[in-house]
Amino acid sequence: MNAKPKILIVDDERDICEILDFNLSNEGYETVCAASAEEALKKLSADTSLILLDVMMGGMSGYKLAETLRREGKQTPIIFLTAKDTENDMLTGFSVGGDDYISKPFSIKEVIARVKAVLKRQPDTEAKNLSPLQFGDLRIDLVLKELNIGSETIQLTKTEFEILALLAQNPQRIFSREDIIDKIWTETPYITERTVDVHITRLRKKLAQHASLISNRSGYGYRFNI
Amino acid sequence: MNAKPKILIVDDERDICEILDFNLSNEGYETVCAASAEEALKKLSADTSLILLDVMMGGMSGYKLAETLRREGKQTPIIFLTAKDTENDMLTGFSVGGDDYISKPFSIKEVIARVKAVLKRQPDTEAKNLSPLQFGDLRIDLVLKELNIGSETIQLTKTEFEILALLAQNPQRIFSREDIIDKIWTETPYITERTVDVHITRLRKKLAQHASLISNRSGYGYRFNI
DNA sequence: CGGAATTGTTACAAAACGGATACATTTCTA
DNA sequence: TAGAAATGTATCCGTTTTGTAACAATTCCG
Repeated sequence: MNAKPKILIVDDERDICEILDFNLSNEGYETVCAASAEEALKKLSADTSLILLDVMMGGMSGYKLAETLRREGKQTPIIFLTAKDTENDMLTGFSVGGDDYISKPFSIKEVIARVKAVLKRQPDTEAKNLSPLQFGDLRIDLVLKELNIGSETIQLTKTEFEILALLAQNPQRIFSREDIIDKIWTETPYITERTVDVHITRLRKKLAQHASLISNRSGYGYRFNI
Repeated sequence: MNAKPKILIVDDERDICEILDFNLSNEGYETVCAASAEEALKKLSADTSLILLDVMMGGMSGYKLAETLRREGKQTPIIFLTAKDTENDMLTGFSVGGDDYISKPFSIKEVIARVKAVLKRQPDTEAKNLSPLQFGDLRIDLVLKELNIGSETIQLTKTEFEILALLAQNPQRIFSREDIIDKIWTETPYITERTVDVHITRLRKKLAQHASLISNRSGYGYRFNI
């Protein structure tokens, strides 16, 4: 249950990655390395506890990656790494929102200290909004990823469940296909909008008598009606 | 639920946009970026709570944009960003109705603090954007995209709803057909002005007993009367 | 008042939209 | 590894929405 915190190290300088990897592993953390923001996106998982993120990288910058993650609602803490000479006034006030900021060259001791500090102030993200959603005899369990109608358990695929969860957690609110794609296909952004329709169709079929819970506003998108 | 104030960031330096975008998103604001005054005009919407506006830009300057907006009656608060730090500039900024003024280079903390301050002294904005517009027994929910008369939900098409929303958010103000086309048909450049008339007719029909809320000033355009 | 300009209304064809299905591809699983 | 499940796209098809033209009604303004 209480496994080692997983730290994702993102830096395009392989030496830096290796040094951090070695030292943090040595401290008892589980580590994953990525040489680019793109790779980091792929390697980031739900159980990642912290990201050590180089700001200056070829391809997508560290900021851009961080922005992408926050946009997707990912709250994983981030410690930014930046070369001292590129740091400027505009960046100094950055440490907002629980994140941190370390200038290169840094000492390993410093990094470890900051990592510990960030992880310590990270509250349990569990058990917040995890009670099942209930709409009549329809129950959506966000923890078990299970949909029940009455006493029957409906078998939903991952995509179907996530779309349903997204809509049902915000009843009445209209989600455009783009909204849905952004939220569900976080790692595979190039998805045709009509694909959403297909999943909605499949979802409705499985929702059977409750199919009308998911309705469409022409030109706007889909929504979940209480 | 989605109480995020929307901030429009206007700067032709991509780095600045990116940094502001990221940090303000991180603070929980919804952000929209524009690389020019012209783009900003397009991206400005009724639910924009605040504009961060660079003064020095290619094309239309920030001041010019601000003037344009104020002349149109837009009261959206503006924080000017400028590299120049002279009293003259500061005066100009305020004279066109800007709410605050930040000199580059600025710290992110400072920007966030000013943004919060401006939004705080603008308590209406949040409620106005989120809570439905109410006129007697007529209710326009801009989030749910729903029109209610009494307890009845009126089915409006997207175009009808957007026209109604535009007019109702600015009661008494007259919108020319061109104004309306510019705001509603942002993607489709060439639309006959008479098309607006037809949508107004359809809207009035659905508004039924409230049809007279939308009136016409011959030669000028349409408006929403409280 | 009377002609001209402007606006309101209706009808209709074109376009857009959404639901469903078929199918190829990828992923999972036994 | 073979079969099953899941996924993404293309496409068909009925429905809704949209844009325009034509004509009626109203307003403007001398």
